[in-house]
Amino acid sequence: MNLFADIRALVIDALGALQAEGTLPAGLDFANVSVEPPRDAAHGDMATNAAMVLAKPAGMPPRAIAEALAAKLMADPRVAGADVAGPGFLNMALAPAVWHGILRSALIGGRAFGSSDLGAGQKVNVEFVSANPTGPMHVGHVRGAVVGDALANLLAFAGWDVTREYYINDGGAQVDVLARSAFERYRQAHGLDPEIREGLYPGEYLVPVGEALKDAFGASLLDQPEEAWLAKVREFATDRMMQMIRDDLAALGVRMDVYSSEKALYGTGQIEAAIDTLRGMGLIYEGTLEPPKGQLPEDWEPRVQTLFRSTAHGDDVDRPVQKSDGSWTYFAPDIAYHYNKVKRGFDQLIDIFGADHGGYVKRMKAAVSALSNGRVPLDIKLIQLVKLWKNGEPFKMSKRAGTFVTLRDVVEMAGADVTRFIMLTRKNDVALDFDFDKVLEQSKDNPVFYVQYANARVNSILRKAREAGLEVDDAVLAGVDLAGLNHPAEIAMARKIAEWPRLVEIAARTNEPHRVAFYLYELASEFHGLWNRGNDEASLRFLQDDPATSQAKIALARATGVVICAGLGILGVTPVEEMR
RNA sequence: GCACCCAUAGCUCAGCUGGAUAGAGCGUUGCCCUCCGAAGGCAAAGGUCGCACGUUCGAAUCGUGCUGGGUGCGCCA
Repeated sequence: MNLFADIRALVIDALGALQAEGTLPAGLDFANVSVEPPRDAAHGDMATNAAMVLAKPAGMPPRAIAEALAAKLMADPRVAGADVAGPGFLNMALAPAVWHGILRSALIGGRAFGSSDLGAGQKVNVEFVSANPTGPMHVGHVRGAVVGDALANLLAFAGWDVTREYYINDGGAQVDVLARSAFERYRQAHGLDPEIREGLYPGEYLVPVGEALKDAFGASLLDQPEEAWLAKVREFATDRMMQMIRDDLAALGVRMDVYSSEKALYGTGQIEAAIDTLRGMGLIYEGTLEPPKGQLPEDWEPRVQTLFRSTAHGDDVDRPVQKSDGSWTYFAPDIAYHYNKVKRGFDQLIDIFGADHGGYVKRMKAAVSALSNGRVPLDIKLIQLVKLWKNGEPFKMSKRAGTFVTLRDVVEMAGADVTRFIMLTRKNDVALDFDFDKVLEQSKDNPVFYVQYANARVNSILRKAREAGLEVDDAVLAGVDLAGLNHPAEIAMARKIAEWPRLVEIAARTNEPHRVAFYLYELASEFHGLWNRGNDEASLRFLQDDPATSQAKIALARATGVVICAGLGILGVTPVEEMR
């Protein structure tokens, strides 16, 4: 249940009644009427802009509309007060029973509280990570993995049918480089000196792959020419890399539903079919691209290529799908892959890319737009860089890879839960500092700790209550009399809890999981504030002498804990019950 | 040259399909606490929301044009 939606429905009903009795003219459009929490709590619990939005079409002064509306709304038992303010806002105060109802919903709903049918079961595909299978995952991949996974959780919570997907770039030249690099390690496993030439992957993670190649193939490949072993070694090494990547993802708590292979698109006619489909739409032609203005590539010369008329779907220039030698560009299999996703029946596609792929967004959207006849929206989230810090300076070293810090390094140093939370403390398109010292600090400065601590305090209350012999199971708490919960600080806590279902819908609509992390921080902040007031005002403590009063206050605390657990669940972070 | 992203308090950042006096944390200043309802609390100061026009009853939010920073720009993915 979403309280804001309920109250909005109430407002719309009241407006309809005003129309029926002739106070308002017929035929008004209520689409822009909104009900929101006021920025300033002094303005009440809910505010609607109805009077201002309707003033012009109704030909009436906003305050007149607002006053008529206020009178109607007051008839509902949920509305305890309705005042016209400012240019025509209608501020409503809600009856305490409304907030008590929210708390019961949270206690009954548990971690499902705030879930929604906004997505209406529509199928959405979230493609993320899609790291090249040439080595272990590094820091650059971590943020994309976390954002993608949390977004998938969020959308599932909001009623979408979600598929998490990884696109394996195993069709290009880089997997040949991997094969050659692994072959050198294979020679090394036989006691020969590896020649890690310029351009090969030097990482030591390939040493065990060389050993495994030796176990699998013995000495049979040693004196063979490259043509004889390349395909075998490539497949072997790629499989090993993908296993490593799956393990890395698992360490971060990420599990994919589908792994799609670029290589598997070749030789199946899928690329040809996708391009032919575009050709049938008149969107493929032979032509020559203009050179980019300004800095001209040194070896530029005009070439005739097979081009996709992406400009017909919003791109700036048309894009090549075939090289001059007739082979496909990297864009062609990507088109085929996205066509594949469209044909699998997804209603919506989401790609999570690194920010350095920003230039790729328009052409990809153009391709999906063309291939789905505009039916399937593609949203592309660009993930900005993560800068690692330790001891006040940039952190660069890696035990395994030599050149880059791996996902494993980060998870081992900070833990998966901390890593995931911190990665969501920034909007996806701004850079993020990840300071190993700060993220592990146990203080208010650390948002992970702060949120976890709030939930730990809730659990501490529950423990103590049980020790005192109180019934505090959720089902029991949901049934207790909450009428005593009427202190402004307690109502404020409930108000924050009531925002959760609305926040979920906003975050899901915008595909922005970071909003959940920020909300949890605010929720925790509200709870710690209430807790601290208990130090001065004994009546605000959660544990009281009177069992019934205690139970009511514990219901409030537990409802907060329920939302924290639900939110952390979306972020993929394990709630802790006790700080140590 | 073009496209995309970013620009909000001294610092790091939020800001709801356009809403009221623009928020949080850190830092600064003042007061309080030394309590396991531990891993601090309360309060204050601090802003031309990069700039300029425009749309609107109303703009940090939308549009146009600029400034500054980042990313990218045909046979690499």
